[in-house]
Amino acid sequence: MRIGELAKQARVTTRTIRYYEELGLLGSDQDKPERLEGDFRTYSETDVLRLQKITSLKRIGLSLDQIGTVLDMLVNEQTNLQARQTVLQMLQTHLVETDEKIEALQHFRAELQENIARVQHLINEQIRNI
Amino acid sequence: MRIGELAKQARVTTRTIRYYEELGLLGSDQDKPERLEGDFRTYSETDVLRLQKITSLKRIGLSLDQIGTVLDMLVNEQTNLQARQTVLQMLQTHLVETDEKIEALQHFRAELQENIARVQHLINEQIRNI
DNA sequence: ATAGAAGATAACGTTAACGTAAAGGTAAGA
DNA sequence: TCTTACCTTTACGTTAACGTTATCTTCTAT
Repeated sequence: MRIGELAKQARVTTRTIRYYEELGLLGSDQDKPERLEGDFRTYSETDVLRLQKITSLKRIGLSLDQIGTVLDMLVNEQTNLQARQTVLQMLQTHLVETDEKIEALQHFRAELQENIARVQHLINEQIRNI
Repeated sequence: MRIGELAKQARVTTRTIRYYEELGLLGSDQDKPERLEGDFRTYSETDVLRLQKITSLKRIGLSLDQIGTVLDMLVNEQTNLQARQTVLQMLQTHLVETDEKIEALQHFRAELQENIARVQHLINEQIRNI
């Protein structure tokens, strides 16, 4: 499969894929040729999976830099505990921050809804008085 | 109070404050002079509160642009229902996205922890066999 | 043989939210 | 009066994550 099809499947642009490659997140990791046909990039199913992993990690809110760290760990089965725990630490920090955000948002939403209800009430009163 | 003190209280830099002013989020909204002393910006307690509102909305993850919209609505008591509901809509969308993020993160964290537990288990076995 | 679709590289452009440096004005204390 | 701390405006710099040309190949279909 070539870059266009991969892009379609992952709902990203080809530019994005080339950019990820440039960052070392995707394809041509070390020395793989994977340019079988006439200079065209070639991708396999594992590449599709890897790209999906990247986009889902992005959706969570991780930077491409952090994603690189996480992916390295997932691929290197023999990564030491130290490294794994560092990554876990990073994710837990991110989770805590997300938790905090959600709490603040819920608080704020409640405030706003009160606000709206109040205005709506006022309007109703006004109509009744006509 | 001058810009330096406001910055300290809000834990931001003076540059940030001037930038917010430039965007119309803070101070010199319309025609207020508020340059009483020798060309120095002057701030009151309400400015402190407004800046705190801005930073807390930022922490939630809103862009400065969105924050502007929200603040306009909070200040203009007479804003119409239409506008308020638009803002509420925006915040609800943001909340849903945040909810999704948190769910994905929790899923991923669980995966990672299993991963770590497995490796740790393997290591323990290995030690036992010596 | 040629037109068109898809790819390749190279490089400049873009947005957000400030950082940073330059060059100078002001106020308060020793 | 001089230093020092704080302030002013102006303007160029920075990071992330791509977007957008531009120019050149390659492959497929007619």
